[in-house]
Amino acid sequence: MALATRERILEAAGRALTRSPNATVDQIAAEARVGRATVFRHFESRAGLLKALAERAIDETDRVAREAVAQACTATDALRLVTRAIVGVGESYRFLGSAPELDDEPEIAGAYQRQMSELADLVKAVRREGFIRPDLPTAWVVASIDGLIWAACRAVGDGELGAVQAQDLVWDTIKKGLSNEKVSGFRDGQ
Amino acid sequence: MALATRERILEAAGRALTRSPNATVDQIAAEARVGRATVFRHFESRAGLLKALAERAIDETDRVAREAVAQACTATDALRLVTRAIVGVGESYRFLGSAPELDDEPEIAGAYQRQMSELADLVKAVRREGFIRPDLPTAWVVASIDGLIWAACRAVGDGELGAVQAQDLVWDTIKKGLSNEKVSGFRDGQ
DNA sequence: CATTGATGATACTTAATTGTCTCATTCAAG
DNA sequence: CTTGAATGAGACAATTAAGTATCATCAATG
Repeated sequence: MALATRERILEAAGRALTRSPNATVDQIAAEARVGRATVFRHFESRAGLLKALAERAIDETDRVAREAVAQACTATDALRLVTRAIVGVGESYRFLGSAPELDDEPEIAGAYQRQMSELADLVKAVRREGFIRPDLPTAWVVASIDGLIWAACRAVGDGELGAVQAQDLVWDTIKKGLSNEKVSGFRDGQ
Repeated sequence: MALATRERILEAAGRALTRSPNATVDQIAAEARVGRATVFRHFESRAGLLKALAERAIDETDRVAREAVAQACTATDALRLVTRAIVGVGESYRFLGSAPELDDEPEIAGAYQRQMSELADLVKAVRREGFIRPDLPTAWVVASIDGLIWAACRAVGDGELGAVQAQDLVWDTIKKGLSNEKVSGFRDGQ
């Protein structure tokens, strides 16, 4: 039962920390229906539990993103599939955005930097394919995609949207925006 | 000097809490170049300081949003001006997104609900003017606008974009998305 | 010059939380 | 039935941060 218990604690920690980022070990243990001592039997410390949870979320994101890239034949399609995939696993790393002390873990902060940098590289490749409007700074493209992904994850977590619908809406909004107006269609080359 | 000191503490608290949401009163006092006791002379408790800071940010947001709505003659223009205005004061309420314990303050949580609900009403009015694509759920329109505003505030705070540029980009992205592709232009009615 | 109000520094108490340890219990395998 | 591993419960120490109280200092003001 050791593995199952560890897993149960991790999932409970995800839920508890998403609700309140400063959740105590007591609260996490209660959420997992487990004694507080058992948490410390499976994790070195509260910080270690947080780190394991973050690594789990980062690994899962990496995995689905790799799979998405592998399936795509163009960078543009890769970006589409990656956004879909990340929104799909959004629940598992939603707590990351509100966990304050994770910035102090160099491995976690570094992995986040790496993921954002990989996203920036992908955006640059998409830009070379001509899909991205040339007048937009790459930093803004990356930031707004990140913002839309977060918005989708939050909406799904709050029950405002279904998961599949939210996955579709992110890419749809990236492509067409929210407005109904015709765009010129013509552009100056990049 | 009482007022100036209080203001200095509030601004320092905003900076310190944006950096690390669990900043202690010690750290806030140090950021404000003030003794820790002075913080407790101006605020009942740490929670009281947080609440005052949040109320300040909420009031400022309300003020600029009201001014924006007053200047606009259509709902669509109001939405454009409101997004600009909120990005403009984004620095003052950026800490809200990461402050965990503020959900426990009913007045703060209620004000946030109210603001989101007002944004939803504005979006519905914009929708009636035909500006919003009819196929998008209102919940997603609200969520994604919120996400884009947050992305802009973060990018400005991190020095990736200038404030004016970020203000422009939010509305631009709402209108046209990020992609270069022509959209059909035609649409089924409201 | 004397007074008053605000401040800085610091010691102190208190409460919450973490992390360790021990002991009894349970449950599954041999 | 026995054994051993995992667990639950709870006692305990150590740490950290909040909040209070006190005293000396400093600057403005009359």
